[in-house]
Amino acid sequence: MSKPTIYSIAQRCGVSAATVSRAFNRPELVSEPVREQIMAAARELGYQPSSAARGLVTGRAETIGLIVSDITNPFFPLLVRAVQRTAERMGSALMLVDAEESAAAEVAHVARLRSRVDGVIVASPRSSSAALREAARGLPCVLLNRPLRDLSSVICDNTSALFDAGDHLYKHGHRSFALLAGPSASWAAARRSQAIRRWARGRGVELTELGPFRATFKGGRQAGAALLETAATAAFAFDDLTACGVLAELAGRGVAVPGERSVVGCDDVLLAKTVTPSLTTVTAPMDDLGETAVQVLTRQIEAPGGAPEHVRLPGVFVARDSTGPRSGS
Amino acid sequence: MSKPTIYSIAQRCGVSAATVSRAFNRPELVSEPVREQIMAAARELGYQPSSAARGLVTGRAETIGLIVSDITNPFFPLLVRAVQRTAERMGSALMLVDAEESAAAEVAHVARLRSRVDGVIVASPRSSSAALREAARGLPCVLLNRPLRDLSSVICDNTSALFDAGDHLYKHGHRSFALLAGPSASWAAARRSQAIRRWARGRGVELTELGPFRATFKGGRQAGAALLETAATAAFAFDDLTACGVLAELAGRGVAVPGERSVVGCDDVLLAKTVTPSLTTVTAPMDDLGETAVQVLTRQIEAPGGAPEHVRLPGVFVARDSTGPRSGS
DNA sequence: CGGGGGAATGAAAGCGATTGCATGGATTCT
DNA sequence: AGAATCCATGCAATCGCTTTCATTCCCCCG
Repeated sequence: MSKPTIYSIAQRCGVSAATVSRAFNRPELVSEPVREQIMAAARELGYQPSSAARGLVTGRAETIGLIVSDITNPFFPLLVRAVQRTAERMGSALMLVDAEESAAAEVAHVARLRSRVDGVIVASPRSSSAALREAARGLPCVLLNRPLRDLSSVICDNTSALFDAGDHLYKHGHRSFALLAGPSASWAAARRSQAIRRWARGRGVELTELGPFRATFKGGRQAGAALLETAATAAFAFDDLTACGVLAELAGRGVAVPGERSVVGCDDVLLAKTVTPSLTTVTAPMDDLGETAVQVLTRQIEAPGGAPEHVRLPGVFVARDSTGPRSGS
Repeated sequence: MSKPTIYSIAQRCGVSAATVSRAFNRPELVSEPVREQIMAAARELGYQPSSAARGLVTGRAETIGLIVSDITNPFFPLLVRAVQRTAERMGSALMLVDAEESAAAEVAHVARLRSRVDGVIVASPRSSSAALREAARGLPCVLLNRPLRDLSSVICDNTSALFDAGDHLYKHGHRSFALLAGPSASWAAARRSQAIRRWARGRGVELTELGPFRATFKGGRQAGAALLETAATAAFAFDDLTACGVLAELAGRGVAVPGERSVVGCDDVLLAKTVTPSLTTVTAPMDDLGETAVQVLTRQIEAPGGAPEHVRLPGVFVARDSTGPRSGS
C-alpha cells in the first residue's frame, strides 16, 4: 500500500479530504466525534502530512537555513544546538550547511537554500558586505556576529567583558599586556582589538600589539611564540582556540601559566573548560544568541520587507585558571 | 512582482511551461536557441525552482536527515561536515537535528523528519534496538556506529587499532594496564572494552577494569582519579574527551604524562591535537564514515526495501605525546 | 512524391495539501 | 411558525512543477 494521504483517511472515515485537513490544522472547526475518528485512522495508518504539498500551498517551507563558516570551529556546536532547539520550538526544521571557511561557498549556499527555506541565518560570515547583501536580496536573513545596516543582525559584544578581563588582570598586578590580534577580515577580531586598546589606554598600561594570527590552534602557537619575545606578563588572545595554542606553546617551552604569564581567551567554547589550565575567558551567551537569531528571523519571515533589527548581547567575563597574580617581580 | 515560476518564464519566452521545465531537467530535449533564451530569462528574473512543487510530483525531497546524539560532543563536527559535503555532492540538502543526549528525542526526531526527508542517518544512537527499528519502519535509514541486523549500518571498528595501541605501550615497557570503560549503553564502548580485554589476554598482561564512566570531561576526571588508585602505568580511555579529563586530573595532582602514566584516547577529535600533552589515540576515518553513510543511504533510497548493507571501517592508531616509556621503575 | 521516423514542443493530468465559498441541518429568536 | 444564525462539512480551485501523450514539422528514403 502506498503512503497514506488525507484522501485515504477521508475515504476510510467517510468524510471529505477538507475535513481531514481541518481536523489537523483547525481542530475547532471539526466536530469532536469526527475529529477523533480521523485522528484514530491517521494514527492507525501512520499518516504523515506531506510537507511538500503543504509547503506548496502555504508558501512556507517551515524550515530555516543555518550557514556556518566552519563547523569544526568549537564555537559553533553550541550555537547550532541553540538554533536547532529554538527552530524546533517554532515548528521549523533546520537545514545546516558548512561553508568550510570559504566566502564564495557562503553566498553560493545562500542561493542554494533559497528555494528550500523560509529564511537563513548566516553565522560569522566571511563574505564581503556587498556579496552578503546581494545574496540575501529578497530572502529573510539574519547575520550572526556581523553587523550590516540593511540586514538584521545579532551580535555578541564583548567590549565590557573585556574591560572586566583587563581589570581582573590589573588587580592581579599586571601592567604590561599583549594583544594577540585575530584575522583582519573578522569583524569580531577588529571589535575585540578595539575594546582592548581602549581599555589599555584608559588604564594607562602598556599594550603591545602582535599579529594578526589565524584563528586556529597553530595560529595560537605562533602567537605564543611571539608573546614570549615581549615583556608582557598577560595576553589577550583573539579567541579560545588561539588561547589554547598559546597555552600549548608556553607549556612546550616550559613557561608556567599562570605562574609566569597570564592568558585570557574569548568565547568560552567547550575546550576552554577542558584544557589545562582551564581558560579565563569571556563567555558568549550562545543560547541567547541562537534563540534571538531565530526569533528575529521569524519576525522577518512574517513581515517581509520589515525594517532590519539589530540585537546586541553582551559577553560575560569568567575567571578560571589561566590567569593569576603577576609573577615574582 | 511575485516570485517567478516556470510560467512567467514560459510566457516571457513564448513557449510552454513544459519546455521550460525540460530546459532545466532534460536540456537535451530542447533546441539550443530556445534553451538559451530560457536560461537567460531565468537568470534575469532570478528564477529558482520551487523544491516543494518539484518534491510533490517527484516524491523526493532531495534532502536527508542527520540525527546526532549530542552535537556538542567533539566527535561530531567533522562527521557533520563530511555528511553535508557528500550530501551536497549528491544534490541533497542536509537537515540536522541534535537529540541532546535523549534517546526518546532520537526516535521522536526520526518521526518528525519522516515527511521532509528521503532518508535519515542516525549517528551513535542511544535508543534501544527495538525503538530504532520501529522508528525507521518504511524510511530509508542508516545507523552510524551501531550495528543492527535489519537496518543498514556504517561502523568504525577500532579493534585492530587498539591492538596497535596496546603493542605500542607494550614496547614502551608497560606491563600493567587500566581500562577506563565508557557508558554501558554505548555499543562502541562495549566493543572497545572487548578489544582491549582480548589484547591484554593475548599479551598476558595485567588489566584492571574501571568504570563505567560517563563519556564527558567530568567522567574523565573521575576516571583519572580512579586510575591513580591502581598501579597501572598505562590507561585506555573510552574516548578522547574522557582522556582529556584524565589528563586534567593527573595534571591537577601533579602526575606527569607520559612521565609517570601513559594515556591513550580514541576517536581523534580536534581536541586530541590541541590538548597538552597531545593525545595518543585512534583516528576514526570521519570523512569516509560520513561519505559512506550517505552513499549507503542513497542506495537505500533508490532501492527501497533492498537488503540492508553493513560497512565496517577501521580506525588507525596514531602515537602522540600522551604515551611514552614506562616510568623509572 | 508519399509515407515513415525523429526531433521539438504543447496540452493536460496529476502530486497532496489548504482554503474560500456554498450548502444543509439544527438551533434560536421574534 | 417562519426567519435569521450558526455549525459542520463538502466542493473545487489552487500552489508550481513533472511527465505522458499527442501534435506538428521537417527530413530522408524508396
